[in-house]
Amino acid sequence: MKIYNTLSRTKEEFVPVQEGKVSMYVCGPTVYNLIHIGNARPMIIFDTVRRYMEYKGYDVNYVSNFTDVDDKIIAKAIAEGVSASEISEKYIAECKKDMEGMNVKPATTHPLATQEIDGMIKMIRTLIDKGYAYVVEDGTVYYRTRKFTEYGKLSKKNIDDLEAGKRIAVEEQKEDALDFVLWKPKKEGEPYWESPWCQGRPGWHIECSVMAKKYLGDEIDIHAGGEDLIFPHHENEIAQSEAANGKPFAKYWMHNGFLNIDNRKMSKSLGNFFTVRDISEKYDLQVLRFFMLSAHYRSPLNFSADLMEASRHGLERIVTAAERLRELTASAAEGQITEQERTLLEEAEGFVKKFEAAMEDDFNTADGVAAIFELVKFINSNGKAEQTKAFLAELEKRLALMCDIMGIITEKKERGLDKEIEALIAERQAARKEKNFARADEIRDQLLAQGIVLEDTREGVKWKRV
RNA sequence: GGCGCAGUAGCCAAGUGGUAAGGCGUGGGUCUGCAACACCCUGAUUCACCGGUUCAAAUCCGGUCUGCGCCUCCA
Repeated sequence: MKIYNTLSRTKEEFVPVQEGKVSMYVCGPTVYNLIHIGNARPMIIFDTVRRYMEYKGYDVNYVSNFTDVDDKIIAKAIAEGVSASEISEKYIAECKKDMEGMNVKPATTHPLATQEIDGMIKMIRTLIDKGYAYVVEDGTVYYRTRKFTEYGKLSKKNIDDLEAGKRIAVEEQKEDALDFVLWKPKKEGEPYWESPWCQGRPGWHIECSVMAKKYLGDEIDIHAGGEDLIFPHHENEIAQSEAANGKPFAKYWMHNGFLNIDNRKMSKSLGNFFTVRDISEKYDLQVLRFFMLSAHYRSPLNFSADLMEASRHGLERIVTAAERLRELTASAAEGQITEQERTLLEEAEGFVKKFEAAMEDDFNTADGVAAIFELVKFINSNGKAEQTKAFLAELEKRLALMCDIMGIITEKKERGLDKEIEALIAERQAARKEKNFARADEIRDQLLAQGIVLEDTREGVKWKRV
């Protein structure tokens, strides 16, 4: 399995720190609002990475935090006249709902920054003791960036170029413009914690270093997030963790590309964003997931209504094939797989191999989806009612395997219809038999108005909700 | 200014040296009472442009153009 490592800017063979285990840390959202579809991309991508790792037999420890203390949360709390924790708790719950809709598995642990303050104080103290951090008069603790000689190794930034840039705010009390905050004093009305330096709260970067250490250890396999986090967030995490722990922090750094809207960056500050909740009003969130997997995770991905429509149709094709195959299997005859079926299965296995090869190559989900479509076409052409249950079940198994890794659910949520509708469908069948097509079409239209689509297939009448 | 990414059919998108996957859409056909589903056929003599290396280039090298991102909170 090859993973593109931002640290080396090349694809590297994946070798875990501990055989058979994978420790993975994915930077999670700051919870001051509903998550937007840009937040959804890393969630979906790295959930898929996790699923593939698990499929390969790795024991995956997947940690993804919620940043629940931050300027924006505090600002929102003040604006709404509630506590910061009320804001963060509310949006954590909403985020989890969205994740469920996108079929993103809950992390092994979802730590909260506010629950890890002790660990942060401890790590900051270690950094001070080792000379990597210093305290100034008002109690702010800064990281002494120039002391960490490898600073810039992830983002490939030259420390002097950074210094020369005019974009770093000059703060008189810093020793150097590049130094960043580890701990800062509270302002009036803000939540705060006691610390050896002042009543205050942690800087943003220290959280992740501490949570990764606590739940995954000093040296982790994969650290992931959006590409915008490379600098400064992940660069600073490396500086903190490696200075404090005296060990390399993450072996592999994975970064997803941005999601754009109409070819423009989507961001909270620009305000041109859709929340996942907005999308869920129009689409099953499975469609959003499928859309995200249609391109390579490191490429920028443009979002538009047309592309969502195309994704909806493509996904439907897969679900329809899976549904039909399930029905065929259920009603098929028992018996030994025939010679001819065995040959077909070998061919089907080829698509699984293609799928695996795609995933092995830095999680090429676009190629993986292509393999699914090829199997779908194969199933639609070769899965027939007269075949054995065993054969059909084998096909089903292969399709399910790929869909599960992609996190695509092919089972309909709603089973069964109420009696009235069933009666109408029966009446329509009777009408068709009598060639009373006017009545048959009338019933079909009536049901369509209720959101139920009828299809007369070779295997009988099928229905689905739109 | 520094660092980096991208340009492949109407749209989306794989493909990093051996002669262009897959999906959506379009048009035609089969099936069907019709519709839908499904299946078959339909698509780039060509991969932004110019030059170079090579027996061979979408893939490597140099240059040009265009779009975008990071360097500041951001997934």
